Amino acid sequence: MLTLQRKGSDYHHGALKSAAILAGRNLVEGGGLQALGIRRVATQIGVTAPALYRHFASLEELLAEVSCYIRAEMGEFMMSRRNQVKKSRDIKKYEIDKFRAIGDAYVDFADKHPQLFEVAFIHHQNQSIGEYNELAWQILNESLDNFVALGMTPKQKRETAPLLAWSSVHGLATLIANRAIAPAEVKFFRAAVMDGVQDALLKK
Amino acid sequence: MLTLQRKGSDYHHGALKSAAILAGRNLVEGGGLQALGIRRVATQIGVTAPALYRHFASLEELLAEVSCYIRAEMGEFMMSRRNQVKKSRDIKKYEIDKFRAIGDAYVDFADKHPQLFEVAFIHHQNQSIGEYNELAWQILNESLDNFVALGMTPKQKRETAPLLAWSSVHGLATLIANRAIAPAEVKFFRAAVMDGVQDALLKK
DNA sequence: TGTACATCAGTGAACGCGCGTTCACTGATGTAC
DNA sequence: TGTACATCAGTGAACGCGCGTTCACTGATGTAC
Repeated sequence: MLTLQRKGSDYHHGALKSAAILAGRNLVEGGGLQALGIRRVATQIGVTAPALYRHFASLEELLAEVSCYIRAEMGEFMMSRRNQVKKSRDIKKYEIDKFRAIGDAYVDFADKHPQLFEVAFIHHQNQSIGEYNELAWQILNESLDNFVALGMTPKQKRETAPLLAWSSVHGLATLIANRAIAPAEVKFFRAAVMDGVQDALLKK
Repeated sequence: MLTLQRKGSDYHHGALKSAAILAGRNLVEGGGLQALGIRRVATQIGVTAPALYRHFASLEELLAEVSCYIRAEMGEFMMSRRNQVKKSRDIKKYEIDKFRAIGDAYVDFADKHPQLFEVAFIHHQNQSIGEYNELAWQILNESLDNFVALGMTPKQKRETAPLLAWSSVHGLATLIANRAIAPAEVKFFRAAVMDGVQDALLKK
């Protein structure tokens, strides 16, 4: 692989910070939380370690930024998947398809990038998911608003619905990311959970 | 705190291995995965580090044993909680109470020992949950068998039911362990998920 | 029951490693005149 | 437009640390006669 070796000076007043966060993300993708380090990131972007201290107070702060970056990436992935759903004449079907697309994207992300998924959810410091994973939370709630508006989900479920949905899909995604499901069973497992959630939200 | 400082020789042909696993568990409880180490465990049980290599090939192997120990602990906690449920004249109510006790125990464990919970679920190496977390899986399935036997859960749901239940409760537990839910909302969140799961299993 | 001996679970010293972080510095950048 | 200068983002060397693991060893344990 060809690596473009930039001189450190290239970063003068440049994009070192965002380059560092991206490099951190890539290290995590390859080797998990363990692989993230000040020195490793510095090496990766062709800079000496102390240079990073101009932009991050500590390793912990770098980690927080990397984690945040991954959450944004995940949210955008979910949005893009939802936006690819084909419109249907049946508007209820369309809403369900979009809801499923969101959930599937969440699980796919965890499956394809288990290490990113893991790091995305550390260090909440007691922020609720809504604040912490803003984009994904918002996308889910748009779906649920539409369900209620179309009379597909009873109003009295509106408050609990996102909690059940999030827990179920998050649990599924976590188990898949941890390889806690034998490969042959994954498909069935996913269908069981997604169908179950959908039923629970729509019924009665 | 009074620490009983044993001489290393006390362990000759003794219980060093189980003492090490227990010490490992306690280190994890206090400081998470990071806190687990050959040297730290050795110090904790009053032995030099190389002594541990008589019992574990590597740090990784120690971790695997600690993780397994925690899973057993968790399963036993669930069982004991279930067994404390008061018998009711209404046998269906009794079964539901036991099912809730299991789920609540799972979540309580994650809430009270977030670091243990985290370590319990690493390194699956593609074993399915059933094999990996044998005891807990078995307990859940006993409940579901009873539901079906009493006609509370339709037979055709028997296969998917544990998957949905496990995902939902595992997701809830994970979020709580990660402090991803604001403290004030935890109670409502838990009720929403547990009620939702119960409904999903029993309905229709 | 007492002694000689084999076993092997421990010790203590040492290894090389990579880490986060600090410090005084240098030299590129952007600005004021 | 050209020069002098302040700023500050980088460098390079060094720090102390704790880690997993190895090695030759020692001395307690349990066994055979």
